[in-house]
Amino acid sequence: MAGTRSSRVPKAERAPSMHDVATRAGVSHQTVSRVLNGFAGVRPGTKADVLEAIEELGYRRNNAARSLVLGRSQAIGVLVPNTPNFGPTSSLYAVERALREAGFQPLITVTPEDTASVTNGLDFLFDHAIEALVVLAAVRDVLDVIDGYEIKVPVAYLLTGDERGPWSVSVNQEEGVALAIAHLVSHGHKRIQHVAGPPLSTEARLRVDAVAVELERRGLASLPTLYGDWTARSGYELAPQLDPSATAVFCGNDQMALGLIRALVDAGLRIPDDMSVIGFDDIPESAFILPPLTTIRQDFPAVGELAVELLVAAISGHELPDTTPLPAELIVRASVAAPQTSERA
Amino acid sequence: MAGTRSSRVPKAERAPSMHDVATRAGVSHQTVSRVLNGFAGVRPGTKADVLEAIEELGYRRNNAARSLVLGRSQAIGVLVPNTPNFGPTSSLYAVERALREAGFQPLITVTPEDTASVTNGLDFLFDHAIEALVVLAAVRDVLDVIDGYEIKVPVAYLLTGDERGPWSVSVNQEEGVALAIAHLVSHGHKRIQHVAGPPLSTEARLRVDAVAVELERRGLASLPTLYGDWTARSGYELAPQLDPSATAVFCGNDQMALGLIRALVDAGLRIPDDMSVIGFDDIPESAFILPPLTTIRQDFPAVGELAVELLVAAISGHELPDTTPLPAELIVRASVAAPQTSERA
DNA sequence: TCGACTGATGTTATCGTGAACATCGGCCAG
DNA sequence: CTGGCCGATGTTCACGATAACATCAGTCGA
Repeated sequence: MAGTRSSRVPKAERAPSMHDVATRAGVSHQTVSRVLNGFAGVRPGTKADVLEAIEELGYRRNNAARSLVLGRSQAIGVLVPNTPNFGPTSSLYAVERALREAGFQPLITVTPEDTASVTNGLDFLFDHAIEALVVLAAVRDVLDVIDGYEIKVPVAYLLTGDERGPWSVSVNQEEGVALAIAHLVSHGHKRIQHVAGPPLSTEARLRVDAVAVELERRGLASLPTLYGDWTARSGYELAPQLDPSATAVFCGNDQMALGLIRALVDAGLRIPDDMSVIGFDDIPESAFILPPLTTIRQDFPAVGELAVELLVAAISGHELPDTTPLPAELIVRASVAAPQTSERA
Repeated sequence: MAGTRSSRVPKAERAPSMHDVATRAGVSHQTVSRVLNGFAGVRPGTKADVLEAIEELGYRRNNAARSLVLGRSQAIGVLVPNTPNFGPTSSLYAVERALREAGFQPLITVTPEDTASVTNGLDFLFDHAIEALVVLAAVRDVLDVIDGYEIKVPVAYLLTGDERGPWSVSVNQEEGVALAIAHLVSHGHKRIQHVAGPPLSTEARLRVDAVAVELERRGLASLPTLYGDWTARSGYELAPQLDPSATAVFCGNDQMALGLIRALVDAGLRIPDDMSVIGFDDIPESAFILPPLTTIRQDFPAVGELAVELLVAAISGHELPDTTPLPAELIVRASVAAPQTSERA
């Protein structure tokens, strides 16, 4: 019996298998399997023997073999843009942990947003037979590549607005924008300009649209939207293009607000006295910049957790959870004040 | 022939296997395998047939089966602390991409830094038979947990100083600190205080030690080190404890510098006129805060890539690359100036 | 008292791939 | 002309796990 196996030269130091455990415990490998999978109908004594053998041998179940026979990879792909920003990263980390806790294997793939890289990333994921896919903060181009695949598994779209119906998991962008505009208006601002994220970003677009809606609803002037790329640098560089009549700026994220403020201060303006600025996201640094930034908070971890809940339900055929967009929250700090009475012409 | 397989009820829609491809191409599954693995000795015509069949069926090789028969998982674990900070995240993303490009499967595991969570994370990774492990920005406690495992695969320690010898991959902390201190000293500072990261962080400790060395080497006073937790908030909260005689502060990272500056400005000081501040890391926002932060840049992606190079070499038995710490770089901006001649007592 | 049932366990087939070995036809050297 | 070799391809086995089925010893009710 032992001969079959031990007669061959042990390559390196093969990890112990179920057979090894079984032999050691004096049972069959099937009994070991039963113990491992918590099946009923194993005598307590036997079970103890098996567990002891497992412990002694330092046995770990071979996931490749398990996946093969089950026909399930238990892997779930996560596609992440290659920009280490606070928001997506926070959601990503939440997704990873939730997935692992739900018994899945997160396969995280970070890609630049060009077609070739995204294709590579997706191919990698599908090569590993993922059972579901999480797409994080995807721009239009990435969505297009994804739509080009014939995907047979459920896909959750995170932080990309609600255009994917129940498969979208996001914070309510309209609500966030409404909160921001209402806050500015309540301080008496009438000429509000929007510094948006890149046009390719679906969430940036959503905010742009929502700003237009809110402004129009209140009969306020609509100043030209400025487009940045989410970075502080772009906010800084956009500052000179601000409309001279604007008394307040609503920035698509906190980083751009940061850069914008820096440029404004350099130009001799005081914030918020000469110009009010409001951000979006509430990154941890926002409370500590000068002036402390009033902003709209998004609960990124919650978005990640809800997405996992959604996919796990989809995979196991349970009823899908409610994925109406999560609430946004206004965080009032010190970057918004009433406009100067003597407005600049 | 076809009967064997197709006589059973197809559960859902089984993915095509090599046999399916082989049947379609009129060859044996082994020939398909040979084509897939680029073995020589397949007639061009046959090869074309196989490739066509693969294309038509949308065949993807089953990684579980492959891993099983090869006895290799091709997976490499990455252990990441649950804090979405710029530095570690940048390295993480670089590691992921480099690993994937090298043909491995990155298994990223994000964990809080308590023992139970780290143990869970490591168990998860070892359950998946990782062939190597990347440990990112680990604190002492995490290193202790890792050391408690009997690990049979190579482990690279990233951003955790050079205490792990050739398995450490980091930026040269001593050099970075020396650069910072030299810069302050060149502006005439003699009373320099250090606001460090948490004592549990090996890199924070390294910087603390290096500051002491640099100060002593120059015969300068050593003011009490203040310990934060890398967050802007902690920098803010530590400000009141600054030594009244200090004319410059060297912060363990940029976020703490940011918070500290905010507190100092609130207290009526001007930066850099009344107090010089220098940071560490050079996060993207640092150029745009007020004042623009002078800091020490670390090349985080480079660290990640070198780590992957190291592990791939270790796995394939090649000569290990040189892992002497990477150079740090001084980025001069506007947060350092000469101390006031009328020093505060 | 005996057969049916049940609980505990063993035996065998299977998943999809790659490695080792087998086959087979043609070519070349003796 | 023929035997050996080589190139191209097929066949069989193994990897380690789970599922389905088989076995076997008690037990219980008629």
